[in-house]
Amino acid sequence: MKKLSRDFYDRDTKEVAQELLGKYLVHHIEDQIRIGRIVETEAYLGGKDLASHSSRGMTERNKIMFGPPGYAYVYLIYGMYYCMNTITEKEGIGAGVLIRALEPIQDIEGRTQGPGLLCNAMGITKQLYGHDLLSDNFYLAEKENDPFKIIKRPRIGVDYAGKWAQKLLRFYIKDNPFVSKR
DNA sequence: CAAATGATAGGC
DNA sequence: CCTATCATTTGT
Repeated sequence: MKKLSRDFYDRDTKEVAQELLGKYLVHHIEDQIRIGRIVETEAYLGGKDLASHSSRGMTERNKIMFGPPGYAYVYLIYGMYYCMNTITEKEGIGAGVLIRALEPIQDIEGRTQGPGLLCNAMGITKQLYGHDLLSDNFYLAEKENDPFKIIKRPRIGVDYAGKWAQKLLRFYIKDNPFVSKR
C-alpha cells in the first residue's frame, strides 16, 4: 500500500477532508497490523471556525494543530473517548480533519462507527499525540480505485459554534453502512 | 433523556 | 486555584 505524502495534507482543509474518504488508516501494534477504511470525516478550519479547538488561539492541548501538516492530533473528550485528527494546511493555520468513522479491513475488533469507538478499535491513544503520519507504524495509505459518492452535511455535536455549526464541513461515503448514525 | 468521567480553558 | 464545559457513547 502506498503511503500518503506530506503534500497531500498541505492543501485546503475541505479538499483534504473529502479526499481522505476511502483511504486507509494503518496502525502497527506489536505483530498486528490494524487497517480501517475512512468513510466519514469532518473539516475543522483554523482562524474563526468556532467549532474548532484552534479558534481560541494556540493552547497546550491544540498546539500540534498549528504545526506542520501530516501529523496526528489525538485528544481525550468527555473523559472517556479519544478522537483523532490529521493536521492540514501550512504551519500556523491550526486546521485539521477529524476522522469520524471507519470500515474495518484487518485486525479490527469492535465497532468503528464514531470518533471515540474507532480510536478504541484501532488502539489509538494519546501516546500517538503529535505522531508523524509518514512514520512506519502509523500512517494513512492511498485508496484502491473504487468510486463512490460523497455526501456533505453539517457537522455533528457542535451546536455551540453558532453559524459555524451549520456549515457543510462533514463528509461521508453515500450508502456506506459504517458511517455513524444520527 | 441523563450518566459516566477527566482534562482543560477561562474566569476568579 | 476552581469549575463549567466538552469535536461521545450507552443505557433507561
